[in-house]
Amino acid sequence: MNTKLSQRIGHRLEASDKQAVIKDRRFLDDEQLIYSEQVELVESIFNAKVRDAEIEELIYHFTDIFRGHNPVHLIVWGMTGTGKTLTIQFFLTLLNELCRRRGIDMWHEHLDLSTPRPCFRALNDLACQIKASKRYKKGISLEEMMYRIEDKLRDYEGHFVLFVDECDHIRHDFDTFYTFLIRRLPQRIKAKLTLILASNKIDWPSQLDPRVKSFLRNNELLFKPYNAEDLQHILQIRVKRALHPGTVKDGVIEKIAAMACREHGDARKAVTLLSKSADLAEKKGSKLTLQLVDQAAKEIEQDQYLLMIRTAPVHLQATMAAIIVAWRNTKKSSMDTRQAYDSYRQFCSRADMQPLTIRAFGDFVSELDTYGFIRSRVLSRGRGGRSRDIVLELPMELEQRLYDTILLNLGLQKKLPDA
DNA sequence: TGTCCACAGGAAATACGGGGGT
DNA sequence: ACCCCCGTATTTCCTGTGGACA
Repeated sequence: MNTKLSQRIGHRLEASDKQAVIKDRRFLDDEQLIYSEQVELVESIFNAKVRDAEIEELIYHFTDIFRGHNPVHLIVWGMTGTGKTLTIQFFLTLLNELCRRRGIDMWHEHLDLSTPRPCFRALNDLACQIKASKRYKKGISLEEMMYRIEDKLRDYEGHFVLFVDECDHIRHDFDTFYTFLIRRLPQRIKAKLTLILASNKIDWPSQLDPRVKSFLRNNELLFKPYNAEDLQHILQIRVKRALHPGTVKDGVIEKIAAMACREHGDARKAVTLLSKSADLAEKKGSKLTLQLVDQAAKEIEQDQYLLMIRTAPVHLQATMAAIIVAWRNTKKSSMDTRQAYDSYRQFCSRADMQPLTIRAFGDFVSELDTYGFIRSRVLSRGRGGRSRDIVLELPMELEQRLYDTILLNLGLQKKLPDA
């Protein structure tokens, strides 16, 4: 037995115990909390009067149910992380309980579109949730899916409240989806349907077919972004439960709140930032300092890029890798699609992939642009023709990590030499 | 002022692969 | 096992265009 080693480990354990920052990690990540803890957390946030005004409005809107009327649809606007989902879920659970006590039939569902999906998948998800159908990838018509949903609801006579979260995330056939929900479904079922459509795009109804839009009788509710004070409340609650007392330096909570506030008042991001900072502090064996918050913010941003690329289609990954290679090889301050495409073809041949046409490649390039991996713009060189100018401006470290991630992900780290 | 480059990006056609029905 | 239908991915086809240059 290596006594030196065991001593060292012993010391480390003691030291880390002394300097432990995190008391209960689960309170830094909502998904790890069991339901009753979530409810308790939400209640303590709402007791802090953080979303009072919005809850008042919700109550007012839904009082029709108790009068035996059908409330009109509700459109909710607010940036991501302003507590739309949390507040509405909380409210609906409450409402459900109230209805139950008064013997009113009510049923609510939460359709979460936070990852974009086509109409078919969205309807399929809904059908699954109300147990009207199983999950399909393909092979069944939209019509059939709609019919199954109608069939399930046909004989339900109570109130059916459908909360569509991030409702503008329907890809492609936006209209089909909302024509169904707004015009067709209510006509074919006995249930009294009330939609809650939440989105962060203020102008999303302008995408709707005018005929559907005119059919949509609705109220509107606006979630204002959290201000720094609200965020501090929310963070304090978490800190109290998740961290040991006295481990957070002065000003840290204020700083996290301020940073999150500047970025659209997103509470989830604020909590993530707190969580990451606490992790770093724990690893380093120090208190949670202002400097660690900065570092955590940087790491979170990089992690997001890496996660995005890892879960992207393979050709998008190849496009990214090819652009990185081409960028390193180019002497100029930018490159055009053709150069990037040549690099992509080389990458594909070395990686044993069938390259796509330049048309498809171009779409991937603009996708990378919208996600912020690259900057590109279309630029005319007069007689030299028009082409897209591509610039890669990521921090060196992130660029390398992205490249490594892609190679690893495509299982090619051995095949390709470092660029 | 008109020409013309070299690609962007929309629309339609086609290929692909899962899934139901028989 | 076979065929056909479907949504999605990709290709094919094609029109449009900003501005240097003649």
